[in-house]
Parts: sequence; C-alpha cells; structure tokens
Amino acid sequence: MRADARRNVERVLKAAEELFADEGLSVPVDMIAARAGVGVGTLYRHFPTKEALFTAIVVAHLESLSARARDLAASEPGEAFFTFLREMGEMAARKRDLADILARAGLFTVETCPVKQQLQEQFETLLERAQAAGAVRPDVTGDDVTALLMGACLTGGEHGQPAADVMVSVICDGLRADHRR
Amino acid sequence: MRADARRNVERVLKAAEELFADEGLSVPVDMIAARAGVGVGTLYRHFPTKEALFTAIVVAHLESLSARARDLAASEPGEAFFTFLREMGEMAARKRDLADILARAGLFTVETCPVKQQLQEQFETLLERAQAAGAVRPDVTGDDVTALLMGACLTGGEHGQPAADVMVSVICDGLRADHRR
DNA sequence: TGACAACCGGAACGGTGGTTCCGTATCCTG
DNA sequence: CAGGATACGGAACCACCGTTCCGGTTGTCA
Repeated sequence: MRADARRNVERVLKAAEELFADEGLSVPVDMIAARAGVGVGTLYRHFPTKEALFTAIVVAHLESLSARARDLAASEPGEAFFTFLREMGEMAARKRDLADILARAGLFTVETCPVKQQLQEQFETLLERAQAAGAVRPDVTGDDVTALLMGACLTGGEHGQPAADVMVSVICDGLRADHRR
Repeated sequence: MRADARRNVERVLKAAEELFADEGLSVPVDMIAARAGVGVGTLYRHFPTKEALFTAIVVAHLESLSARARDLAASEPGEAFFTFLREMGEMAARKRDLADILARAGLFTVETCPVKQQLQEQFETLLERAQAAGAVRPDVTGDDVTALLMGACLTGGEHGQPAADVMVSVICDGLRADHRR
C-alpha cells in the first residue's frame, strides 16, 4: 500500500469520527471528504460505502462499551446495571453516531456488525440480573430501556449534553423497583 | 368552490392524517396524493406546501391537548401534571406526526403555529406548579421532560404502542420528587 | 346542451445526497 | 531518472423529494 494512501485513510477516519460524533450519521459524505482534505473518489476507494465507513468508527465505541459491560458483570447486580446505564448515556450524549446506531435498529447495520448484537445481549443480561435482584422493576424490556435512553440522548442532544445528565438520572430513578410504592 | 374540489380536499386531509400518524412527517407527498386518489398537482392547489398540509392536521391534535391542559390547571398540581404527561405520551405514541412536531423544535413550524407555543407554555406551567407542590423533582426543565417523552415515543414507536406505556410510566416514576431518597 | 372557467393528473424541474468513472498526478521500483 | 502501477480529484450519474406547469377534463350556469 502506498504511503499517501495510508495517510489518506487516516485523515478520512479522523474527519469521519469527528463529524459523525458532532452531527450524527446523516452528515453528507462530501463534507467528510472535504474535512479530510480529499476528494470523494478517494474516500470511496478505501470504504466501499458510507455505511462501511461509519461501521468502522462505531464498532470501536461499541467494543469499548462491550468491554465495560463485561467488567461490570462481576459487580453487584443493581449497581452494575445503573453504572453501565449512566456511562452508556454519557457516551451516547457525547457521540451522536452511537446514539443513532443504537436507536434506529432497522435503518442501518443490524446484522452487519456482530458487536452490536453482542452488546445488546450483554445489556440484556445486566438488566435481567438487576431485575432478578429486585433492583429494577420487572416489567421493562431491554428494548424499552435502550429506547428511553437513546430518545433522551437524541432529542435532548440538540442543546448539548448537560441536559442529558438530568434525563438519564430521571430514567435511572424511574427504573428502580422500590420506587413503585 | 366546485363540488369535486371540496371532495378532493377531504380525501387529501383524510389520507394525510392517516399516513402522518402511521409513518411520521417524513412520508413523501406523492404517497399522500396516491392514497387520496389524486395527483400531486391537486394536492398542491389546495395546500401551498407540505408544511401547510401537516400543520392543518397537527394543529387539531395540539388544540385538543391544549384544551386538556386548561382543564387540568384546576386540579391538584401533582395529579394534574402526571395525568397530562400520561395522556400526552399516549397520544404521541399513537400519532407519530405529533411526536415529530413536539420533538424537533427547529425543523418545522416553530412560530408558524402559535398553538404549539401556547401548549408549551401550558405544559411548563403544569410542571412548575407540580414542582412547587413538591411532586416533581425541581431540577428538570420543560424541555427535559418533553425530550424524554418524545424520545420514548419516537424510538419506541417502531414496535407499537404497548411499549410506550411502560416507558411513560418509567418517566413518571423517575420524575417524582420523593423518589430521590 | 353548449361553452367557459375551474380543476385535474402527472410529467418535468431543481436540489440534495450517495456512488461511479476517468483523465491526471503521484509514488515507487529498476 | 524513467516508466508503470497506484491513487487522486471532482465532475457526472442516479435516485429521491418537494414543487411547478400545462394540456386535457369536468362541473356548472345560462
């Protein structure tokens, strides 16, 4: 592989990471190329499609979350679940692409990236453990919680992340089983 | 106004109401026209723009919510707020267009329809009253609550409304002040 | 019933965004 | 340093959507 080619891949990845995080997955390809200082043709030689590009980036985020979930699997069930939820919310509020991916299941890359599948399973395990321990109300599903969290991050993300903190904390409180009288 | 013209307006309104409710505001104009059994030209003769069309529809929903808010203004603060929240959530879960409008403030019709402004003020009043009465935690803003609720309706709306019930109830619980220890 | 104004359908336009293509520039090897 | 493979830029292409336009149709009134 030629040296300038490798350098351009780096540039594109950097530009894409920044833009996806700030603007979400809907940012135009041309803009990413412009930010990277290359033409769209160059971008497309290294990434066959736009989806491939943001998959490459989002997978890293998903893996870091997945690793964190694995770590927390050993802690006390309730504590583990809520800690993970808070961290996931914080991350999603900062990276719009993450929120986009986690929220709109069918739109892009469902089975394309197995990491997402894996993360969802880990998340569900954390939730079920917390429910079994009586820390979380038993009638919510994993999808419910993700939707709640991502909704807060996506719609609240307009004004910035400070608001997301409050919303995540409201969600956490609402999920605690002992709050239902 | 000719008879067939009036009849076509009716058809378009009916088709738009159904499609907006089911698919959200992003449904193409052509599809609405097709469902109404008319050409796009006909649609555009009666509604100058797509926005005008869904404004015509959504305003009805907003007004019904606004009326409900007015009614509840007399009830006990906490009760009033949570009742309204639940009803708003239920309605938004059933009508995607409503959720779209309430969620994305800047995208469409901000000052175009004063009803929305009015509703937001009423909502904020309900919230502040509930907070003053100690029924709702004091650190959430009206925007926070709307974002939370609309996020749940929009991202959860994929699978249907049953899930939305649970999510709204989680939000309600999380908002109660006495739940924070 | 005839004729005109109102109305209709849908093809065409303009803009946006993803993807492709090709003439040109650049890197690397001999 | 020369020649060819490799990579580059960005114009061109295609699909989608909101909107406009115009030749044909249809309701209505005399």
